[in-house]
Amino acid sequence: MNSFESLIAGLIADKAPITIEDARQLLVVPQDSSHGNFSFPCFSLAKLLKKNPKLIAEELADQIILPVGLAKVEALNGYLNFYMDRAFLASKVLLEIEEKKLNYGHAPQNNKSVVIDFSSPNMGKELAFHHLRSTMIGNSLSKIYEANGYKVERVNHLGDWGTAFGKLIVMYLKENLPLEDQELEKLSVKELNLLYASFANEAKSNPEIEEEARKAFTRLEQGDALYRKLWAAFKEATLKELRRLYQILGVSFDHYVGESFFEDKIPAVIENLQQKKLLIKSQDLDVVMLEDKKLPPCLIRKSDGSTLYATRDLAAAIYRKETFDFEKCLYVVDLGQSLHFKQVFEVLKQMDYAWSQDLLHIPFGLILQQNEEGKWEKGKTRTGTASLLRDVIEAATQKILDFIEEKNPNLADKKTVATQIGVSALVFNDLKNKRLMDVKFDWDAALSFEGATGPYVQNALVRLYSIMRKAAYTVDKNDVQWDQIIDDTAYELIKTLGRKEENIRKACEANEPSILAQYALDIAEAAHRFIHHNRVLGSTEEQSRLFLVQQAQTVLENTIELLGLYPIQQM
RNA sequence: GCACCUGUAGCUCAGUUGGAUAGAGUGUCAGCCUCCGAAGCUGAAGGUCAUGCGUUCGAAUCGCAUCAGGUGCGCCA
Repeated sequence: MNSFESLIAGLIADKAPITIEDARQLLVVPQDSSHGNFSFPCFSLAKLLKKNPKLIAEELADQIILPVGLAKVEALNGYLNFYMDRAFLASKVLLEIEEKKLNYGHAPQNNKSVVIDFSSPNMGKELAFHHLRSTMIGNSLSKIYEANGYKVERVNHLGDWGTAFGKLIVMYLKENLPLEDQELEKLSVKELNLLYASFANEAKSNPEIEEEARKAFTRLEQGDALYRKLWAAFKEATLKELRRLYQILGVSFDHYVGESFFEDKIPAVIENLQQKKLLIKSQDLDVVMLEDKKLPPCLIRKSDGSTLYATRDLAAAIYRKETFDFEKCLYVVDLGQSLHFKQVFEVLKQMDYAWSQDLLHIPFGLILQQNEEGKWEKGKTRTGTASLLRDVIEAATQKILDFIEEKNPNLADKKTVATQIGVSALVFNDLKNKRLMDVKFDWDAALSFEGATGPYVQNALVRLYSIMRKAAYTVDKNDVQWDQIIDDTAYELIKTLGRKEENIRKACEANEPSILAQYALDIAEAAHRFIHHNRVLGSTEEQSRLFLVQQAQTVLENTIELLGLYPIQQM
């Protein structure tokens, strides 16, 4: 498709006073497909030639000689519309898919690495529903970057350090819970969640406990043996449940590097800051002033000498650059933390790290749920209105299972399939809109099989698979008659398949999985339409149509995979 | 108060680098299974693109201002 834009730009440049580059810039793909595949607006030429754009378009249409692949050029309302030869396009697109298979539309390896920091939950807490966003946006971006030729380092930057652990330790000891290794191994994240709740409760009547927690963390930082043992047990209990959930979601990481890992790398960072005269005492705190950038100061060290979130992020960024020599480092973290990242990136810049400009915060909006008055609001962990991720997944699975029992009770391995559909529905609901938009979560809409949903996309793939299963053979490309797949629905499907490369590239450039999610919907819709309007098996055009079904299946399957949904074959 | 995000059909959202008559889904209404999965397809109705001014041959898109909703701002992460 790209080569055709250049070709057409060349045709125009040949007959009009405009460079190929400029002509290519002006060339658009019309929204209305009845206006052709490519359209050239003649208005800027009109200004240059001081001539009516309608007239220019008409003259150009007369003069241009069409090369192979183009069927028609037409002047309309000052636009020059180019129509491709349908059979030509069909052969060009489908043969390339047949050759490249699932890698169709991918870019070659580029020997550049990208670090993607995503999911990164806090230890000691259960995953809430909203953690799905970072996890699945990051997961999809990882796959998208790989498809664009990058080496991706998936990093789970666990929140395993900080005052929160002081709170847990204080509460654990206060409640006289067992300290033997055997007992600690049995700890579950559920119990830790309860400790947080009792801490918050206690803090209401006894605010000094907050100070105790801070002291406990300082003691942990200083290496107290008992505190370290408890900390390790808390972390392990959380990781156990975390791994279980990632397994269900189909997510994996290359590195689990918690904040605690950077503990011994922090003194060097602080020394560095001092050397560069960036560290300043302010109200007993060590900070870096950023007022010239109109940012509040970045807090580096608390009054008791212990470290903060930003300090550890500085150390982590430096470590990642040294270890991975990344081209880019993405932080898939909610929008609410954009100030924090601005500060951290700016401090690194002031430390003279030129690569600080390669650090990118990839923000996303909140998950909102509707309250009794119908107002959209954020679930709050503290008040317990936030749903736990495991509960949401379980409820989704059950709902899908009920549906399968009703519609397709003989399906094999129903429970597994229901989980895969349920998870995919939740994930698709998270990815289908632009990252920055808040997700207004509606159970019925998300799990519906109709409309812009995961199941709708999966169902299109299932139908394609079903036809191929029944055909029970693979079409040889030499048996395809291209002019048998040029009706409107086939042509729309082929054009859609041909846009895969462009969509993968755009999704990568914008760090925006929703571009690919919308594309998956386009393919699914075109596929549903095609197989509804064209009988495949038993028709005189069977081989040609089946070849299209094969290639559509390949493209849809890979697109689904890049989003992190399950490409199921039966449902 | 300051900073950031959002505002497009009743609801949830797309809208490419500024291009032609602003598009989907959902809901409402009306149709299509002797036929590869109806978990699907086809049609109708539904719009002051928050508002105003500006730039341009041309603005939902770019600039400025205003309004509305949301989020964040020193010892949490």
